[in-house]
Amino acid sequence: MHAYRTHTCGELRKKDVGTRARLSGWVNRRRDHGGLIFIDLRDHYGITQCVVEPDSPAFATVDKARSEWVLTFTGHIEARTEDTINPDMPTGEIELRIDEASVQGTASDLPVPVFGDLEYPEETRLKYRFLDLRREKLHKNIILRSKIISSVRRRMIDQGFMEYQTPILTASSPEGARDFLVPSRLHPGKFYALPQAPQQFKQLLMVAGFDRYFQIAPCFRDEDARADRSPGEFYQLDIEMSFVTQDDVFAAVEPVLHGVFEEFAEGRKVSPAPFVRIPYEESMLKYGVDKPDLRNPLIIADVGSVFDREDVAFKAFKNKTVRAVPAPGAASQPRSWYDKLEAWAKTEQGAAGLGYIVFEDKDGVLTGKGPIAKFLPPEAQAELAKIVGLKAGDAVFFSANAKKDRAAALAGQVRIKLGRDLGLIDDSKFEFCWIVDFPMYEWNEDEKKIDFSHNPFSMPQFDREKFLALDPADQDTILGIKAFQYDIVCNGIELSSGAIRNHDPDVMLKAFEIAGYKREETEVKFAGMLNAFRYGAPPHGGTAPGIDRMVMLLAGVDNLREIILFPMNQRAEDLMMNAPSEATLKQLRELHIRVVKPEKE
RNA sequence: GGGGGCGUAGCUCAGUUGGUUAGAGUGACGGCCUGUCACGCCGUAGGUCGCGGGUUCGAGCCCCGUCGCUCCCGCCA
Repeated sequence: MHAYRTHTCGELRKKDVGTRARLSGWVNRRRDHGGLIFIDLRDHYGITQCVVEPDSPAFATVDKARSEWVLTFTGHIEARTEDTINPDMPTGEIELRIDEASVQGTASDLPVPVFGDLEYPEETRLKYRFLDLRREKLHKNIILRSKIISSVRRRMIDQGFMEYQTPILTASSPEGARDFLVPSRLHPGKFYALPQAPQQFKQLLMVAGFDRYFQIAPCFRDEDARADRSPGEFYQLDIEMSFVTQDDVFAAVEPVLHGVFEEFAEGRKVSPAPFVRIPYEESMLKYGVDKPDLRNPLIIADVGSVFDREDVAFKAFKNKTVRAVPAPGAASQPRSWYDKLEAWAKTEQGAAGLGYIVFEDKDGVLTGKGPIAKFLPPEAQAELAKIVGLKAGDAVFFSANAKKDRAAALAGQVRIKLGRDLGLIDDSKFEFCWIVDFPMYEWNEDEKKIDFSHNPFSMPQFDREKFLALDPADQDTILGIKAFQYDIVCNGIELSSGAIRNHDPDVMLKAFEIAGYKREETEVKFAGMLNAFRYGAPPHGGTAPGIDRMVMLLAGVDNLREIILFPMNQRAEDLMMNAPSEATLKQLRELHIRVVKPEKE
């Protein structure tokens, strides 16, 4: 007989009755009836009830066992009597009658109990992560993560992609997030950087002729955390393809994402491929964000024209961008509901206010009520109702601002809040869409200059010769240029960002020049890539869906720590391993590093 | 860097207008219990009320500061 087990704790069934079996696992739960002791023994695969009576030679050992001790039990599998069968357990028809027991490991009092699903403080859970990981929910989430990643790999390989590894110790990337730096021992004063993404490497792979690349790639960015953004490190399904148009990339990625989501949806609906494509500008108008949650049925409308009518005298909205968010059925809400929303808009969104009109049926005529309704004569109210699509019993909220972007953004936040507060979001669905035609550049108000709005490596949607001839002073034209740049969004979460890349060195130099980088500067910063593009570069493009966010969506959790094995806390500390920690003097000396701590005030 | 929320037993939480010895449930430990599966019953231990200062005859409660956790903004090509 094997030293530790003949079966796992999840596999014994009625057909095994009479078998002599050996099980090893943790004490999930102990029930002591004086003479009779039940132990639920748990391993990765399941739980099996084991029972011992005082006449067994194993009784003394079992009697002293406590929660989470690791034990090995040997005995015969017996059928449970009709009235003691537990239909809630896969192994509930049988039990193991213990006649040999040995202790493989004892356990101290538990700071986090494994049995049960009581909430525990995040700090304790992180410090004792190995205990937390034994708990049913987290254990299940991590298994789900593994299965999702396997499925992704299989689907990518089936589509002719190959997985390649790219360096972890590499060069600092000149754009984007803050880098993690690694000091070089051999080169005093010089540093490697951890990759923010394998962006340049995957493009170089295309230049090297590998055609269809993917990698479950670790990415490192030294930026502050959020609930859906790990501090420091995360994983992307990094993808790049040669000789492709935007549509080819979509056609390659859609079946993978759709397939994976269908596979793990467990009854939830997944929007069919091809996914809806929404131009950036349309998304900003209708949803007020570039990552719309399409489960939310509300559509924002531009109603500036209504407030600019000569018969409308509401000065606060004149000559401004005014966006309207419908609130179907909200007429029945009490005044306090509207007051609360306005307070939310002012405090949390920094809005000047949040105007609204409630529409009711008055003798067959749709009539507006509320603080600003009186500024709109019946004709203007009718026009408003028509544009927004309002009926009696609905309300409408207004977001007005001299700056178009600000008006759109507040409307977007109002739309999200109304969708939630009015219970309009069906959480049994996964709604995918592509956001396309992102602007290539944007105006940086602080520095009064033109910036890349997203990925500086994207190909502009502009005639090559005309692009090369652009005068940086021609701001209107430049700010109107779109890029072959696209995002995948699911349920209001940005899953990935991608682009058809700029593989033309002249266009690239020009693109950076427009964003304020001198040609010589670009030549130095992107020497590797520019140089490669001068030796025959294929047109190429790709994208990089976030693995962690995919798993979050499929696991139905709203925090990354529920789907990552050993996460750091919000301050980027690993409480279990004590990272970061100080280096020894010897280590620092070898690295030619001297620590200068910030002065405390 | 900024803003919000939270901080009372290992854990989840209660604690009245500032007033006697700070409670409950759960977990731990001990006892009883031969069919439980959130077993049951009885008992015991367990507290710097995050920390420091202040107001007061008296502070878990009020004030100031500070620390920790968390969520958000900035940031994340």
